[in-house]
Amino acid sequence: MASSLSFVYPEVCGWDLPTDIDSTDQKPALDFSAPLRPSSTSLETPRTSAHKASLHKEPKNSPAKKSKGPRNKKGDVNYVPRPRNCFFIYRCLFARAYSENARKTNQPPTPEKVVSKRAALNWKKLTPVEKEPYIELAREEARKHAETNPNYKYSPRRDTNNKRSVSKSLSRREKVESLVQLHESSTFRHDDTYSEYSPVDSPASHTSSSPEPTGPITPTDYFFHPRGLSHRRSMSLPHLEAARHSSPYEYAHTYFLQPESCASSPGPGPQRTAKRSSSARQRSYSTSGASIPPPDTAFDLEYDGVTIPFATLAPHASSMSLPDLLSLHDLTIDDNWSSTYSTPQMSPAASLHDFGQPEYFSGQDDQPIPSVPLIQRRRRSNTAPSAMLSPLSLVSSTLESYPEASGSAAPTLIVSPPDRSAAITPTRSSTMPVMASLTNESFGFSPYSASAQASSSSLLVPEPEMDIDRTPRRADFPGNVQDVPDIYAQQFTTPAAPMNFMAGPSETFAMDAYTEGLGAFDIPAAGYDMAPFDDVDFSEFFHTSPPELALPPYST
DNA sequence: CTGAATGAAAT
DNA sequence: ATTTCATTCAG
Repeated sequence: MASSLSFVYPEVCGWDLPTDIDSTDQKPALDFSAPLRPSSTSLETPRTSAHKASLHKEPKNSPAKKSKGPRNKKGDVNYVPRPRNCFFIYRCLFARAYSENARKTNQPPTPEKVVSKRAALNWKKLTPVEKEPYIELAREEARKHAETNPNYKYSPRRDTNNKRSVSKSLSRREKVESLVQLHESSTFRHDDTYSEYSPVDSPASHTSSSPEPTGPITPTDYFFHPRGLSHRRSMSLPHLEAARHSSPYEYAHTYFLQPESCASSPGPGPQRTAKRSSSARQRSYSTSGASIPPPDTAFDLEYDGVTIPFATLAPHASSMSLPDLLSLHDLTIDDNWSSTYSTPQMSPAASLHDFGQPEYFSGQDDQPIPSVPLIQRRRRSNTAPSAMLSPLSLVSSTLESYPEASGSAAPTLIVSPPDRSAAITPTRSSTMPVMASLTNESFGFSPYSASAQASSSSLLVPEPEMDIDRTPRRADFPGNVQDVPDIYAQQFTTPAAPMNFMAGPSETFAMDAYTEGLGAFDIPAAGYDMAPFDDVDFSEFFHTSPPELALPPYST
């Protein structure tokens, strides 16, 4: 059955796929006995754009498009979509495998956004050899496409009217970052320490794999490290001294996140090691040869003469598996973990492993890498990973406008989860720039002088889900956060996933301040998609069964 | 209609 | 150099 599937364009995805064929061992949940079989539904109902267009009610695009333009309009019944490129084909398969796995394991479905991210992460880790089948698949699709549509000509309509290209208007996130930059420049321009730590350009400025808008945003990033002050791009922590006297906005009320470990962040570091990982993976079994046989050649897919090894067909597990992470840290994986599905972000053990590790990056690469916890590395991304200081640290200065809370004490909140369970409740901070658990011990300490305390805090946060574009609003908070004045240590659960949620009036308050702060800079807090938990794949954090399979231990 | 992703092909 | 658009589908 695996041979010569006649799949219908563009649904290549008519097979059951394991999420990760990579690990040929210790994959209890992987059902290798399940043959690749065509999914009848997808084969019967290929969802091409044309198909969708035909399915959709024709009056969909009532506005007359004038007479100009190629006949290949989106709404046309005979609309001919572009052939997919290799990555999009891969993504389809990846998504299919993901949903299949989720369905089998009763996991909630992963949002497509997240799937895209994961697919991209995995895609980048594939070697050229591993990518080859998909490239070939894309070629094939293109060939067929040209065959069946000889007159087809790709004719993208240049968006003349639109926002981005012409008006150069910044996205909200960019506004926020610009705001950070603006503030920092005004704050640090004549600061001694600033020049001393002047970034020039930080090594971390490279590898923005995604089409990042490069605008006026070149934030100089500062953050505190127990060993000293370091700087980095795309961080928003004000300088220690400057923070005190910055005006007109001060940092007196800034909340500081100082996690000691972070699992994810496919920033420069992770990406570097991602290369390493794939080569290691390649070593473990050669795709061309027979050093390690593929799980089952019967699962290989033949398509028009192209043979796609089973091993290549199935996407590798989500990239930042625990082994992946640990390999970053040059830590070994004990049996417990190697046989356990885990997402590092939520692994308390990973947190423990991370703790106290002096070196997180080899630094052998192109640029000298400051020894800094992984969590503090951050790529410039649409989604702000994890527990980075968010621009909230900036705009929260508007707490000043709330006299009742900005007493002379000027309390500083330090995120200090009381226990490990708190350390694996990443969802709050993933959606809210800062949600701190206010404890007696942490209250009143400056993060700058409480390094020990700061380093002892632990807040593991999923990388991909935090989006600083989303301004949490009061309405986005659970009711208890909104209304209940004193709910310390109170828990709530969402339908999506249970989690420990500890929030107090200060947190609620901070969110107001955040919104206020943004508003002060004409950055709207409304009109965007702000549902805070929409993108969060809770199943990854509160897994009993894995949404994905961990990569096998690297043979290093 | 948006977002997530990468890459092909167009301006 | 920059932008569109291939896919997917919930919000």
